[in-house]
Amino acid sequence: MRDSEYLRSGQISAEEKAFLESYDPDRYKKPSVTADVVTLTVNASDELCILLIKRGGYPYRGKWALPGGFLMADEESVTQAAARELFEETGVKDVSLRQLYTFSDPDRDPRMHVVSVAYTALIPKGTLKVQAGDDAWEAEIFIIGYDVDGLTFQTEGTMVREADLAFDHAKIIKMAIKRLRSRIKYEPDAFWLLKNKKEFAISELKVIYETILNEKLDLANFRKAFLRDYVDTGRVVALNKKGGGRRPAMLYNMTEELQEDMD
Amino acid sequence: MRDSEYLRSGQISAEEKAFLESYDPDRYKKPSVTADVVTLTVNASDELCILLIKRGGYPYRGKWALPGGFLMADEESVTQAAARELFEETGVKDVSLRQLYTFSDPDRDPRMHVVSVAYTALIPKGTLKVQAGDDAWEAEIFIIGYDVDGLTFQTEGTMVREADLAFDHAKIIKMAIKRLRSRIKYEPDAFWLLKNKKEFAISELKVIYETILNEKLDLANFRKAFLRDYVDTGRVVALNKKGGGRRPAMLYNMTEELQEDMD
DNA sequence: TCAAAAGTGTTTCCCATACACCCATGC
DNA sequence: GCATGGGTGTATGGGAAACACTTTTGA
Repeated sequence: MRDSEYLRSGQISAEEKAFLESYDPDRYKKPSVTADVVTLTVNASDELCILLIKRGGYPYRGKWALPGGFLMADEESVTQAAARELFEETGVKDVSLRQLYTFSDPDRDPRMHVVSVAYTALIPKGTLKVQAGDDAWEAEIFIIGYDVDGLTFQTEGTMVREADLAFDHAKIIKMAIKRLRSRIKYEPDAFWLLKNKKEFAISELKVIYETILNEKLDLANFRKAFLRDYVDTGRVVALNKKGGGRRPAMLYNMTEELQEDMD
Repeated sequence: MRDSEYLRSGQISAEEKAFLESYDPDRYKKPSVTADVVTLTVNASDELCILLIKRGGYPYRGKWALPGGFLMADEESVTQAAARELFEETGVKDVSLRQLYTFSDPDRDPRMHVVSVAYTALIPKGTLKVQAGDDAWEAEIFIIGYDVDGLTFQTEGTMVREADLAFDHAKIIKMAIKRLRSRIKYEPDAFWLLKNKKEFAISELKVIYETILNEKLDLANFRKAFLRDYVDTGRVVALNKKGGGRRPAMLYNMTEELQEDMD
């Protein structure tokens, strides 16, 4: 019998207890459930990047796809499954993992009916390292670009187009980018991309925004919005400290409060 | 063997075909997948209402819950399952059905691990009728209210509090209302609530907004926003026609374009 | 002393809000 | 004619965008 708060509550009758003990979880045919992760980051050259996996087995063998895998029933939530898969394939922990959408077209996987819960992960700039690939998969970080046919994914020597991706993963990636772009206008998602830094300058944050939005921003106005939305609200604090460079910039720190708002 | 575009494409090798034919969909233990629907509408007295089902069987027998049910594997997407369940329990078709969030805590159902994809349905004002209940369930339309403990649900003679609902359904309902409130500020969701009307006056739409937002709006400013966002953009057209009442109001019509934007 | 990046100040314009006021109709 | 809701006009304030200008440093 399963262990749960409901069962331990002691509010249930003998009749209900008997029902739950004799319940057959397999009375209906079930679809499979997977977690797929759109893993986004920014590289040292300030380009938006994504982690893709080259599939070692069928179906779509040899095609690039989103990292992900099957949910282990009774043991984890889909969010935990996404975190587990991401850790196994990148070694990254303590990462932003936000649910994007659930895809459930019966034909999206040729093996069987697979319901896929997609997540967006935001990895701090420069921290994403790829694990050595084994037989089952090979991972690579791709720079996201655009051409007439839609998205492109580039890494040294290799160019992949969105039409080449496995399953409906191109659709998922496009939705993730679109959602992230609209979210950073009013949510602190972008801070995840420099969460590894003890302190940061306004211009570093601005570059993150420019990379995500794919457009140049006015520094003066960006600063005003930053001060108003984060410093004046106490979610970021100014340090009495400056960095290097031409004219050293004031450095800032995220507070506990901001970390909570980011989850 | 499954039928899908991928298989029919003719791009697959004999080896891959053999793999797919011998693939065992049950090699991993699977969770169940359900679609739950937060069915919202506005009644004749302009109150925000929700459809709830009284559970006839265990678990949570006798408790009120969201309508919903198990996904039929290999046959339908979760969205189709949500539409099917809603139709079976209310007879309503042609309804707004928007995916809300996927809940997957392993303990949220005492029977087994159930992954639930929640949807929000918006039913045109005054069209929601409840089907006669059988042994398995009994449906009722509740007026949504608020008190110190959170949401309340009222119908003739009955008052249900959010803490009394089955499963984690109170959490789902709160998320649905929150999301709807933020969405109607920039999306045409509210038009679903008078989609049954051939023509409508601005004040009718305003009442829908006030009901959803639970606050009074300024008619003059509401009109300006309506004209700018919908009439000037050609998504709603003014008819040369007026309704009844004190001073008959100009009537408007939704266009095909708006219907598309609403999906 | 000059270039580059940090940081400040100002001007302009748009648009949301508030609210005063006029209009059409039923009773 | 007067109450009721429909509809128009206008004044105001806040904030976003554009951009000119100053400051601080390294070379």
